[in-house]
Amino acid sequence: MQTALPAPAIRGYAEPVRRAPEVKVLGATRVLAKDEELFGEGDRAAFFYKVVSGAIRTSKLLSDGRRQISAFHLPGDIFGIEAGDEHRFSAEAVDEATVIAYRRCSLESFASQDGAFACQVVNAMMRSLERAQDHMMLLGRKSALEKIATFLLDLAERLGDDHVDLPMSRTDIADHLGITIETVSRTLTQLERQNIIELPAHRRSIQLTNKAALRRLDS
Amino acid sequence: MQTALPAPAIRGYAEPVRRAPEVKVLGATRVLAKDEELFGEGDRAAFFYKVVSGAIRTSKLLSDGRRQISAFHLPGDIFGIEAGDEHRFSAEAVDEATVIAYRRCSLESFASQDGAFACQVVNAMMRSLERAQDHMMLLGRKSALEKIATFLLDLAERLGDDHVDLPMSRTDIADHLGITIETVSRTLTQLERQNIIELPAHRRSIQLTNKAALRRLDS
DNA sequence: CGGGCCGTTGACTCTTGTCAATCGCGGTGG
DNA sequence: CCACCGCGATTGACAAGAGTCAACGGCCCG
Repeated sequence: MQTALPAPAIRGYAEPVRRAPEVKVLGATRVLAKDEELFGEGDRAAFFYKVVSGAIRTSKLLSDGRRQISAFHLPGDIFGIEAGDEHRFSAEAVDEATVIAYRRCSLESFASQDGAFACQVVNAMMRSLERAQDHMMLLGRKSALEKIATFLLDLAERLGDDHVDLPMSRTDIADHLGITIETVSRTLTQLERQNIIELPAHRRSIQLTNKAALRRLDS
Repeated sequence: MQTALPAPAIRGYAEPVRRAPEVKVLGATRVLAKDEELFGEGDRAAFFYKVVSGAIRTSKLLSDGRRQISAFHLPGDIFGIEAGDEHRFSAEAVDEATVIAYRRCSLESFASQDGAFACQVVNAMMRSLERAQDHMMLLGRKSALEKIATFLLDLAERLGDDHVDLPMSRTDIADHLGITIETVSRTLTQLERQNIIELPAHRRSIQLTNKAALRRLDS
């Protein structure tokens, strides 16, 4: 699906090294169907992952079912690294997706051998942390309108296109932004009425008609 | 606003740590007065830090002044590591505090030499990430009551005492939990009326009388 | 004694959540 | 081919949790 994208250069990840004889084959690719679970909260964290195509959501549940999606991981993103030996959140495919799985122990053993790879992983962690910190600001201090604006701009930037093809449902968006699907829907409609975005008939894509206005809302 | 403490408002860097001969001299200790800034959003990230005593808050501001405190760092915690060369949030002393500053370049250069230290730093980052993820759940999906319950239990655990001596103001708590000071105040009063906590006259400490009840509220 | 700061409380507002009805598309089977 | 069904999204009416604004209280400190 995302095949044609010139591998978001911003992220600067190398393609999985195939030739490079000095580096052993570290990862195995895995294809996931829509909503298929990659790992669950509490599973042994034997692997961590890199997204090749599609999107993965990582989330946590409260006992009564409330859900918080901590992040959507797009091609190039690394996720699922843990300090302990259990995954502390679950990961599912938002839509059909492909990932590369890396044995976790490789990380420790290769850390010294393959400095570049270790560095890449550490960088991925730092990027996750930065995203998490920005997202806390969003969750704790922004209004529904600001949340949606931030979300759309972020997605557009990461996908490198003003015509955002949403891989996720309204429910996913709501659970990521800490609001309800009704509020997501109402806010999008409101933005459409103000001619800031366009919502085509099949609701899974959004055209950002007026990015400047969105940025003004974004705080 | 620096409260007019008679103590020297600005204290420079002290001598490098002398004790702990097994650890190379990596850092310089620094003492901070209440509300003194350790670094600001956008400052060059030349150092990262470890808390020795007291508490440090790291926060971000929105253009209109809304603030989100991403974390309170207590003795032993490491914070301020960045992927880029700028700090992405600011750090201030909640109360009088002591930290050790580590040159950031030490990290890269010592990573190979001093595996143990590098490991400690990576672990600190992972712990930060875990905390951030838990906190996103709190910010996005918990009610004010649940937020306060979670906060009190977490603090009690980290400080290792059911009699929590709050180092921070109501404003700090509010900005950490994504609510207002009025809501913090009302919620604490409510918990007191239900005999779940006790609020002594000087409002900077809280006795957790009924932890079980708190845990039930915590979700 | 007076002022400032922090926290508490009350009255009211408003954003967002809840509940419920409806729409519209896509798939399926008659 | 078309009617039906189911699911996700939208919309409306209403409720409620939290925010806002304002007054007040207590404490520390000059």
